[in-house]
Amino acid sequence: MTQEQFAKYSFLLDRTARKVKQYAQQQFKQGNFDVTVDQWIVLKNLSEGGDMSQTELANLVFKDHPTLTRIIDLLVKKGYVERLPHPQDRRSFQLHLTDSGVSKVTSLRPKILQIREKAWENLDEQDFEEFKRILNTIYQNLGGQILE
Amino acid sequence: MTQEQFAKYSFLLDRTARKVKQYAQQQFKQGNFDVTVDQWIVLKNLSEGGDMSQTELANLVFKDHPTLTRIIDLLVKKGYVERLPHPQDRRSFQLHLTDSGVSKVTSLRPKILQIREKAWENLDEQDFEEFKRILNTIYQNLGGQILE
DNA sequence: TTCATATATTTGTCACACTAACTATTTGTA
DNA sequence: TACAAATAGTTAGTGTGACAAATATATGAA
Repeated sequence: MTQEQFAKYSFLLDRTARKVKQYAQQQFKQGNFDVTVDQWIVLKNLSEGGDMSQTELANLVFKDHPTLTRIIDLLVKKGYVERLPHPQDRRSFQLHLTDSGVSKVTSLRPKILQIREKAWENLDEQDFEEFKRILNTIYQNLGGQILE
Repeated sequence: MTQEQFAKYSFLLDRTARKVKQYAQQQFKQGNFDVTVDQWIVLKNLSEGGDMSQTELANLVFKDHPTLTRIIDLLVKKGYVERLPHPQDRRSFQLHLTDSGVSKVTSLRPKILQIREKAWENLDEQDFEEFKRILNTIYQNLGGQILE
């Protein structure tokens, strides 16, 4: 394995990740989902995890704080999320899905699961396991903490 | 394999790709390379492919035209690249590495190859093959054309 | 030749990633 | 208690990614 190969794999990884995101975003747009892929990830995690602070959410979705701040801003503007004051800590917010946010998640979830499926055609269970293991190894090699 | 799993893999892929880029960018910064990761990719391809138009380069690096225009703008500003008029086609440019660009590529190449290596520790030849195959399968599933 | 169409590049807009610096508040320790 | 250090979140700046529309030039068919 030459060093040149490593650069190629890095390139392939980047190219594929961009493609997956771009494909999903196109489908989102075509379906008039009114949210971006990243906004969806935030909504979904809020829906599953219940009210939480921005820091907790940032750790869940692996986005940095400035990025999350802006995504939340957009979701607040769209009326899907609200920032409630934290009862004990005045520096912090409790992020809360509005009724509109809840129904948005409910209506989009099945459509988005279907979109996500497309990328994984022609691959089998064992491929997924390998893929997960390799991705997590890379992540750890670069100092990341993997989950579970 | 549930639909939920597909969403998780999409997430892992995105997270890992971001990590790889972020890690490289940090090292670039620490070494005062004076270019970003994407600027490097452009310089490297120009160095290996010789003078070419922006369209040709865009296809090589899988970036869209507006993105490439802006990256080139920055590289021109830094003095590593120049836009020479195309002899036959006045719509087009020949992108050309300046002397400064050539020596930049020469000096950075070994350092960057070393940085790229880090992500791939604890993986073997077979892992790389699997990884490449899976990434290319995903890319094709979403309508992309793979090379070779 | 002329005009519709295609191509090369740029510009504008919105969203996201990362860094650094900043405000406000809380916590730990002397 | 007082004050330094840590934490929650925001703002600003730069770079990149996707998409649409605009400009300039080239090409092909009538």
